[in-house]
Amino acid sequence: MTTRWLSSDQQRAWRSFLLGTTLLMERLDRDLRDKHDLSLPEYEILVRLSESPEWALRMAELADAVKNSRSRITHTIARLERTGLVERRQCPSDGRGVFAHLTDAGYRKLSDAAHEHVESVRQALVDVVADDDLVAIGRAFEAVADTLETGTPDPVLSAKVTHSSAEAAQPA
Amino acid sequence: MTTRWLSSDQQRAWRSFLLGTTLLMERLDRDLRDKHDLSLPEYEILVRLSESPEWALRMAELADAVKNSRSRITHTIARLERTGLVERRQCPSDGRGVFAHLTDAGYRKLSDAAHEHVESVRQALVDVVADDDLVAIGRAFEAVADTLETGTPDPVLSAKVTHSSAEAAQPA
DNA sequence: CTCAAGTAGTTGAAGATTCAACTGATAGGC
DNA sequence: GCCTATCAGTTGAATCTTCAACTACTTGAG
Repeated sequence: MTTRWLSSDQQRAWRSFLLGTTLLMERLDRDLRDKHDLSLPEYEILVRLSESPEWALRMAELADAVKNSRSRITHTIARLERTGLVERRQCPSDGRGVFAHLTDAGYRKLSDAAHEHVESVRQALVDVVADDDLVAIGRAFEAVADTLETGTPDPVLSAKVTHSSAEAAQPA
Repeated sequence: MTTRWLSSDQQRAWRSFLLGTTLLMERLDRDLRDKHDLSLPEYEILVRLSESPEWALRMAELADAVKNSRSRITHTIARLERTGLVERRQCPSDGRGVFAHLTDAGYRKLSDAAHEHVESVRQALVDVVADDDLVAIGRAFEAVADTLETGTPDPVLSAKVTHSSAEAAQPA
């Protein structure tokens, strides 16, 4: 089949998205690093742990939750353990299992960081974008996530007529 | 001032966005690596070069275009040079300057990769999302990029009434 | 002209991520 | 019970990114 390039509108939207998210993520990461000595990925790990019963999650569950490889989680948790924000605990029921457990210091660090982080998210995204557009973003990326996680688009969400599409357009 | 947490709708949208983009970028990167031995950042560099007059760009311009640090561009171009996709050329008018120049092999590699890459972008995003939502995404991240690049939101784009906002909500 | 300040790019070490190989434990099948 | 396949997590090397110097060149003030 011949390649269906993007229409120039689609192309523009895609490029804006790429640029915007790049800058957005970089900003959030930098703010966290500068003010709290946390990377964005580390922050996300602390969030997941703080939301879990007992402040603990099995390594693999944590890896899944933040979409990291298991190896990466092992390395990152090792770092967070060194700085005292997280503790490793043997799983009693499964000899192979390990829990990552948020410490009090970790919870305090997260609580501190959360204020400024949310403020960053607002300043860079939420307060800059129309309410409807934020809703659209939520809806759209929910569909994207469903598609990529299940292999097929969620049939309920994808009630979209795929009547595409223009020719024209460059390769990127 | 007391922290303005996100409303639960905003929170849900934000989390969907985080998850969706994480999976999306990972997928695009993986597809390029598996099929063309290119990372997404490398692909983006080749795209910029291919769109430039003479297929060449000064190192700093290139760094700006793809939002990489200068150091990172130096390293990445060194790698791309080793694989023969890019050449370095001294700038005649400025003794400090260096051009990164796309080679024929680089152009061929890019042309090959572009087909499947666009297909990936379609399958994972464009074809999965309502047309209006893609438009909203484009508009929204243009505003985000403007805000982050200039320090202030573009006054034209931000014709938004900032009448926020609910209480409630968790820290992330 | 000369010098100080700034710009373009590079360098190498430190830190983070990926990858493939590995250890140790569990779960079935028989 | 035992043996194999699988699962959970770790390890260390290779790769990529960041960070803080550093070199070399250009610019502009005087």
